[in-house]
Amino acid sequence: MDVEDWKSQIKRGSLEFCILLLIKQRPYYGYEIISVLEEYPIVAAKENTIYPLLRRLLKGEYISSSWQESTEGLPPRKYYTITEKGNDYLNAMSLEWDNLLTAISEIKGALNHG
Amino acid sequence: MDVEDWKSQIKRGSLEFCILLLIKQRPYYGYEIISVLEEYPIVAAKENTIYPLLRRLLKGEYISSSWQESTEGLPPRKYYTITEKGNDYLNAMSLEWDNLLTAISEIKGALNHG
DNA sequence: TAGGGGTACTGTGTTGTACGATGTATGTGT
DNA sequence: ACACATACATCGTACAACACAGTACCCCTA
Repeated sequence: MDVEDWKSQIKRGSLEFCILLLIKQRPYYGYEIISVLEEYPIVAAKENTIYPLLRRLLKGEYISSSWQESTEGLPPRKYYTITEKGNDYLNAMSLEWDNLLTAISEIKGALNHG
Repeated sequence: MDVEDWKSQIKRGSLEFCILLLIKQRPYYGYEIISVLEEYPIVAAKENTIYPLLRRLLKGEYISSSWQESTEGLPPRKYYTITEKGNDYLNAMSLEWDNLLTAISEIKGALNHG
């Protein structure tokens, strides 16, 4: 039970949130998502985490996917797009996220306010 | 897989963070912690979640405990105090928490910056 | 005497996610 | 031949939150 363990606990939920935040902006393919998240160690995750997560989101119809050929002999890519249901879900998550930030900041200040 | 599920995922790690943030300020007893967290639905949790969590923190020596008599015939209370190790742990968590907030805010703005 | 609230704790089992390990395929570079 | 990057995938495990259900004790009130 050290900080590394805690970091992997924190990713629970945060990862899903980050991925939907990304895909909301434009279609991303799996490997690309992994690369983007790699820039932020706190939410970095490998294939064995991201692909199952994407499959879960697909299954829940929060995102949809479509294959697209790559130029220059690269393997084809599976692009993910957010659905309307996914957008609703993301909005609900954003609200709860704000609640969490509020809770933490009030808890931090508990001494001063009673 | 709805927002309720996501909320319980988000609690992983956040709960531990909140409890250490609380206890850092002054000693709290278990029932008191549960009551305080109840005010924030996003981090609210019942006995069967909080007590095992406190036991984990005790076992890892992030907190220590001591019994104290209550006035007016109330049952004695077990007060939890943060240890030095717990403080170090909490500081490390705070850093990672900031990293998470930064990551999310940058991911939200990915369209505008590249 | 029955019920409710404060206070601490235990046990069993389910669920869901991160993650370690591993596999499959293609193309490029050495 | 071998490593490395791109790209997607599966299997199994560990662990925290949590549902549900208890034990035990003391006080106060209806």
